[in-house]
Amino acid sequence: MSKATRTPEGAFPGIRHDHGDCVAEALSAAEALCAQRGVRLTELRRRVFELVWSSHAPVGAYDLLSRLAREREGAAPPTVYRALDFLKEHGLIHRIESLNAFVGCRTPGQAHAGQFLICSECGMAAEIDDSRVNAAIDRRAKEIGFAVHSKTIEVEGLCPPCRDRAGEDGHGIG
Amino acid sequence: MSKATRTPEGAFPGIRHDHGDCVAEALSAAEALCAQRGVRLTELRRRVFELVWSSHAPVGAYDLLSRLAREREGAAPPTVYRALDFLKEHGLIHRIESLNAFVGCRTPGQAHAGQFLICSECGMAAEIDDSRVNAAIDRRAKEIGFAVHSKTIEVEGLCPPCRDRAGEDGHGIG
DNA sequence: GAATATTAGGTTATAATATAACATATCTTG
DNA sequence: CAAGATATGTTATATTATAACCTAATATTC
Repeated sequence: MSKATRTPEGAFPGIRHDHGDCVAEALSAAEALCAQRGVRLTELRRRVFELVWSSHAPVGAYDLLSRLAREREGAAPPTVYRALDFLKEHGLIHRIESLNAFVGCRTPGQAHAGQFLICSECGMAAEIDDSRVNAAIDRRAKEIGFAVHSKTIEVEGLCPPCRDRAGEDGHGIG
Repeated sequence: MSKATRTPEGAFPGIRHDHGDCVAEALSAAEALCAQRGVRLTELRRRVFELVWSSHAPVGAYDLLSRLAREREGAAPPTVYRALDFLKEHGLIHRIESLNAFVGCRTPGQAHAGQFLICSECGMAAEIDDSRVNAAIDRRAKEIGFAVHSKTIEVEGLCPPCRDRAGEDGHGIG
């Protein structure tokens, strides 16, 4: 199994996965990307990136701000939003439109749309990048004559563990 | 070609289409649906629905509010949001997450996700409902074991006329 | 048809998200 | 180091959305 493409089973990292590895991997990828592009992953941007990566659940800008404010006196909304803008611009994070929240990108540097499965129970988001989905949209757009710039694909539902848990509940006394 | 599924060419109604027909059709479909479900399409809800349908471009809640306020003294945010909630709940309108705006639904009453092509130039949105796109997402979700509840699919780009216009610009002096 | 419950809407306040505008600091480059 | 470019600090405000509580209209039951 290649390292580049994770298995579908890995879409939602288990509750016991070593998240430190996720963060470390993301950070080093981000550093490499910024170095390559000649842009600066400043301390602030790096810190905001780490905070976004603090879990696989998308996190709101003001959540980030309140955490940032603990360590950085005078942090204000623009502090966070500017860092987020930078990270987004360079494909290091994605914005989840349906949640007004941000999540780390699993495949930074690649041109990609960002397709997400988002669990409404536990909040976890899994980034998928399904070529069939992309192809189906592109095909349809082409039929219509629409020139695609970017795609927002956010699927809400239950991740495997939460789905199973919900199923158990349904089996009870009722 | 059946009447139920419009042609791809009709996805973006031309600038010269009879929009009164769109609104009239939408209204009568909404009335039928509400009657069938035994819910009330009150004067306020009906009016908000008409305002949402005032064009094929998604419209923000506060835009709706300012228009509503012209004819309804004391209209406030909840006035609009409650009507929008009702309309959304019954599948009469869709929320465009990437724009924080609302647009009339082309196929009310049917269970459907709502897939949109949105022109960043003119603002028009075309609702598509591509079964391949749906199938591709469902397939992928199934592989992962994710239980899909709802999908947000919003594709940003240029509608045919705006794409052509942009192309012309590109041919100039440069 | 009066009593009651339910649903819809009015009204005020405030929460949550995001950006504008301008000042200061830091980094880069000649 | 000087000059320009980039990044951040700071204050204010815009935009989007909801909470909470009250009144009015409609539906239901007796």
